[in-house]
Amino acid sequence: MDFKQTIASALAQSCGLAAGELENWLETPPSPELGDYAFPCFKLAKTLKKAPPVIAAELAGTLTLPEGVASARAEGGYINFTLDKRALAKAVLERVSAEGERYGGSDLGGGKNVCIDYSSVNIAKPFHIGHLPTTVIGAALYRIYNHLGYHSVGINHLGDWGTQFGKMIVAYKRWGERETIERGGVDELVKLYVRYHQEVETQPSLDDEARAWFKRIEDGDAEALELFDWFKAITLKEVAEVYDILGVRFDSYAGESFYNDKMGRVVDELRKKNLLKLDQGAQIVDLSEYKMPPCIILRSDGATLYATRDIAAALYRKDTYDFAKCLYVVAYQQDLHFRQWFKVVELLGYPWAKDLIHVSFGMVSGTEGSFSTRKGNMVKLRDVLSAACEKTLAIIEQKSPDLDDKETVAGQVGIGAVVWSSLYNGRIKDVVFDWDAILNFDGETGPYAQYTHARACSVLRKANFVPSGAVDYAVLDDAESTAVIAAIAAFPDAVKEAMEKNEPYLVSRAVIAVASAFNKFYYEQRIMADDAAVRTARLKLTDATRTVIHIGLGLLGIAAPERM
RNA sequence: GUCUCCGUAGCUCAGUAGGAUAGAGCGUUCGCCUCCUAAGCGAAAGGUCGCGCGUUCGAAUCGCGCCGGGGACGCCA
Repeated sequence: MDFKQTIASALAQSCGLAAGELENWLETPPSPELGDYAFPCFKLAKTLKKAPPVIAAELAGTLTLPEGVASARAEGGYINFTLDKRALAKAVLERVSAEGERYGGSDLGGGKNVCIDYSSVNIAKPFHIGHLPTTVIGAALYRIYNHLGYHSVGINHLGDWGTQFGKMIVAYKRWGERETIERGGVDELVKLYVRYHQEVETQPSLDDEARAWFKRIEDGDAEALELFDWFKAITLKEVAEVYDILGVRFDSYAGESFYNDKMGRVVDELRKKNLLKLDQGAQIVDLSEYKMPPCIILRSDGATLYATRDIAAALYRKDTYDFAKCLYVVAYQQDLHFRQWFKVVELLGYPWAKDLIHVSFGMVSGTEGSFSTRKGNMVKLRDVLSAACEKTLAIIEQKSPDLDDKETVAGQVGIGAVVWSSLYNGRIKDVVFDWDAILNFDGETGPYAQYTHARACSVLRKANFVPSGAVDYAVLDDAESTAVIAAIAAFPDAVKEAMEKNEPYLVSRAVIAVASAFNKFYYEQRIMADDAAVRTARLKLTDATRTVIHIGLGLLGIAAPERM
């Protein structure tokens, strides 16, 4: 039952405005004592030519209260609606029971595809802490869209093209050993890359060699391709291990090299539509009309660029997936780049240009400034994850020495903490990497949510709870129970808003709201009460809490252990 | 220089397409485990919402201008 809707239609009957509009005006009062919903009458003051408090009083007087609404009181310029606690508890908890793991979801998406371009690792480069946001934000959106009835298509747009692979081959042939690399993996490739950049200082001719080798890759030369594919395989193997730990999956690994033969179309279409312009030897699309620098499509030597490739990829994805939206989870540094080529797609006449969305996020830096592969000061994601697991294991040894399978739980909680760190604030915030912050398990953190979940599970286990039978919802009328119910009731809207804004943190905050309310409830009210009716109802509430936290953490990509 | 994002408590951040006395967490100080997991709960202290003008019945939220910071600005991705 949607109380907001029923209140809106009751209001509509009294004042003659459209219920849909009124529903948007309804808000949540700042404190629960005021009520569950508030209708501000200020907006009506002008048309009705009366003071807001007068309007509120009149409306409240003439209103016929819908079922489930206990009272409508005029206070200040507001009408405050208080729901019948029993009706609310029943509606919310029975909905959670009925929907189970689907709670907070819907068929809103109607099975339409949503492409999500995220993580997008670079071949022969380390997978470092800077890749965490795109990876976990993208993976969370992937699940959130699926929960809302879309079909997510996860795309890892590999950085597997460019002259750096020519450099890699040169470095490998001069100083590399196959066996060392097979053993040491990406770290060894990076060493070669760093060495190349040292040596090229004194031997500029290396760059010519590198260009030649890259040309051989482009031309499909067997030896060049073998090495190129080998570098790729080594990188992907390592990256796959991290994805496995994080529970992240992709439906496509079509990266930059995949589009190599698909860029002619971009140039052809641009030319056909007269959008290309020769400028300083390069082919560009002039965007001065839109207050942007030109988008370069072809270099003066005829080679394609980043933008060309992105446009080719967008065309391909539209053809292949017919997406309703195509998200690019990429740091805000590339803001202009996306605005430019989105505009070019629009100028090409494709109406779906509006469905291309840059989901930008802040950058990760170290306390000493930005990370750099060449400087070698970056923090590897694997190291962060293992440190988190180690710390968690130590805590478990101390707090729950009798726990079975400590290693597994330590992994779940440690990784949960790391993943959480990228999902609990708005995306746009910059992050200064800090070991203490990322390994914090107190307060509003992943482990806090996990702990609350485990706590709820523990009670249910001890009570041998079975989710059936009659429940007297009227006994859930204390402030703490009411607050938990309100938080659970708010969860579905949070998931939907998280999708609309592409902001997973809205789910994180909703989970915290449930967890925090439950912990207060847990402390103040004894769930295993002597009175059977009270006990049954509180267990029902505990079960709903468990379910919602489980769903929320699941959407974020965080495991919810039953004990910890 | 131009464009863009950001500026809320000591720190890190919320603040719902302007609304009722600005909220959390961390940190600090002080309380709470003979009872369901103390990775928890409670209390105290802490804010000219960067500054100014404007729009409005009402502005942290919208507009303009400053100040401070991040980022980007043709042949890298």
